[in-house]
Amino acid sequence: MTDLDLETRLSDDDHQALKLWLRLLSCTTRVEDHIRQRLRQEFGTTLPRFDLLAQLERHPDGLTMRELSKRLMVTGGNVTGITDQLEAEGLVQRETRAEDRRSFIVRLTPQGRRQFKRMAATHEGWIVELFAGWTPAQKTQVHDLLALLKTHLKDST
Amino acid sequence: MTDLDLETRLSDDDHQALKLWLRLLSCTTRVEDHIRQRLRQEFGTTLPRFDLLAQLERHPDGLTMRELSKRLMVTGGNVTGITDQLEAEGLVQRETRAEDRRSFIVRLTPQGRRQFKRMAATHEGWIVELFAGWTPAQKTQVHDLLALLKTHLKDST
DNA sequence: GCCAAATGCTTGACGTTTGAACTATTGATT
DNA sequence: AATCAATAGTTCAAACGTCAAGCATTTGGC
Repeated sequence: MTDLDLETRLSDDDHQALKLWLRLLSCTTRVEDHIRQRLRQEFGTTLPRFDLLAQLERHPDGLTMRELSKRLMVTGGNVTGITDQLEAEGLVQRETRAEDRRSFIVRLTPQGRRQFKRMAATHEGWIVELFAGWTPAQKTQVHDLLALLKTHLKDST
Repeated sequence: MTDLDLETRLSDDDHQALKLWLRLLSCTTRVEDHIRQRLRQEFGTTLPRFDLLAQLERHPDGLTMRELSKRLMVTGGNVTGITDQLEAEGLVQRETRAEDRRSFIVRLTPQGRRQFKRMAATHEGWIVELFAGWTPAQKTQVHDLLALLKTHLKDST
């Protein structure tokens, strides 16, 4: 037997959707592991931290914890923890707001921005390389098909 | 703003591979969350437990811990923990083997098999529904493209 | 046969993520 | 104005996951 992961769960029945899902899951998991490992080796950081910084880079005016939580698709408690770490490392800072004293704005510090930019280019290189076997047309096609799945999910939730 | 997750990290540049990866990741994460939540609500169980049972269902003669670990793509220590739980719940049992006394075979109990079958049908229904917007040809196509990605990953590791 | 290396599993320390309970603040209704 | 519901964030226990160390057993030279 050559292929030993989750995907082999099924016999070769006609469960097409289920097979597709299992392959989607196993591929994504593998790519994630790959990236997680390289982030750790080359930059001594983790994927959740990288993702949080990436969100802030995208939003120079900062984001509230709630917005971060939605964008990162993780729980609020989790965002609290990651932000605590990044703040302790001086990459990020919380700023209180007069208009709503329950929340604050999380923003990149100059150091955080510098450090993220250094990592982002390398990171993109890894990804480009992983999908090197696909033609641009294939990439676009899967990208669009996944959009369909995404809206379908949004509706049913 | 309508779309608030990881995928919005980028501006609309030509970073095609990165955009594809972020969409892949956000879709997979959402589907996983969706399933995790429903497993908990409707069956009071978790995804890792479900996955382990699924492997055993696929292999009526049982699997060793090592085989489970490879198939589930998690460490041995983790499999020990999940198996302990499932064994305590009576869904699974460890059987010693004469030919190699270091290892044992983990097998579904009749109760475990009953309970898994009850969940599996419902679970497949969720998946089929999620991909309902895709034609069979599209499913096959993406399935095959992902195979390419998978081999590419295997080589580079 | 014997000993070193490899294998199968468990354990324990540690970090992450979730889900639920909690505090504080804001908003809406009356 | 008073109150009740909704919202923002934190905290905490439990589940998951990794990793490295350890024990028992098997395997493969010699």
